[in-house]
Amino acid sequence: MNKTDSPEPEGLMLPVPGVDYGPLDGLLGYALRRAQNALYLDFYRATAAWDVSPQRFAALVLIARNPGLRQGLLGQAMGLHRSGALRLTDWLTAQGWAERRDRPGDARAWGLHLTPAGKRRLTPLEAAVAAHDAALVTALGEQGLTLKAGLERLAWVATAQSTAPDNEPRRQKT
Amino acid sequence: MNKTDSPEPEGLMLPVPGVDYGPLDGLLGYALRRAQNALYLDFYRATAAWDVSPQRFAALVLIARNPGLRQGLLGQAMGLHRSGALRLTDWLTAQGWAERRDRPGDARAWGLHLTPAGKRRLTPLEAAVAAHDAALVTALGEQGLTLKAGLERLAWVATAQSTAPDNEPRRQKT
DNA sequence: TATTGTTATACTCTATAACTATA
DNA sequence: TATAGTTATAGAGTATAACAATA
Repeated sequence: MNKTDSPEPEGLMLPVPGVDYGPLDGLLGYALRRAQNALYLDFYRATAAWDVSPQRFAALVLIARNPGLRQGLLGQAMGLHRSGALRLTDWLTAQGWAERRDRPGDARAWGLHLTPAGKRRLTPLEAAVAAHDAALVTALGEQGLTLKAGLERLAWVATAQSTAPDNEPRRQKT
Repeated sequence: MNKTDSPEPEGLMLPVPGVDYGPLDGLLGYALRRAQNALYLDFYRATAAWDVSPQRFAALVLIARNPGLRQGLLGQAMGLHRSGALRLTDWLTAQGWAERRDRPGDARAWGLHLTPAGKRRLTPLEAAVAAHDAALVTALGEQGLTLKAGLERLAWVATAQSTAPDNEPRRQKT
């Protein structure tokens, strides 16, 4: 049951004329899903030349800004299981974006680094993503300024509800 | 050696201390992804008794409000391919939520309907989802009022960008 | 004993393509 | 020809469980 992401490649979620959406139209969660769906498709359009999903883009940025990052820590930052971080890293290395290097001090762990080619390719990709994002914020005008703050707060609030003591069987803290 | 229990809550996209997120923290799209991740997990917590994903919940509402809905139209409303709508419908019927009935006027298509049991179960499920959503909006206070409007606008704007001809930026009414 | 990463496996979601029946 | 639904298959994405090497 642990599906934390919305399904990634999707078609457009347009409101269909003549269909009654009932309570869905009133739900914050449904509005969020619609927005994410549209943004996802737009991200793909804006970065088609690189063939990198939003998740993989995030991984590349994290490795670039944290050279030597452990595989497991990368997964933790992205909400992935260890095995998921492995698959993700496998893909990044197979595509020549990143590489595993030995990590001084702990022979169990890898240190992740971008390859020279990965660094070169990431620069224009980051610029394309930033431009794509900025275009949306610009189109939103004043709303754009408050929307991001609202989303960050929403993430915090939803997490707080999920992890409140009464809501879920408590897990041990490590 | 191996632990049968995982002590860490997995799936949460929490900011990891000591990790530099670089430009990700500044992106509207990344804030959206974090919020959606948190909301998804919270939805599961709030509706655990029904074992229905957000997508399946949306399908149930659409069928309830549009009795006799065609399978393909359901998929269109949800951004799914026909084959995806088929799998979704298969699940709903297998679980006893919905059923396919012959559709008068077109022998090719099914009309989808909730079963009596499905109707009975949907009522409290809708209430639980509404309560879950309302709790979030309440916790957000004033921001909650504007956030939903901002998300709806964002979905519109991103869709417009995606479907704009060529790379020409789409003019947008503010 | 706990961790880091790996291997193997399975399940979900989604897509494409070819097919049948009907329009 | 076009549409509605189905079947078969493939590919991400993520999960669990068992394992080896290391701490």
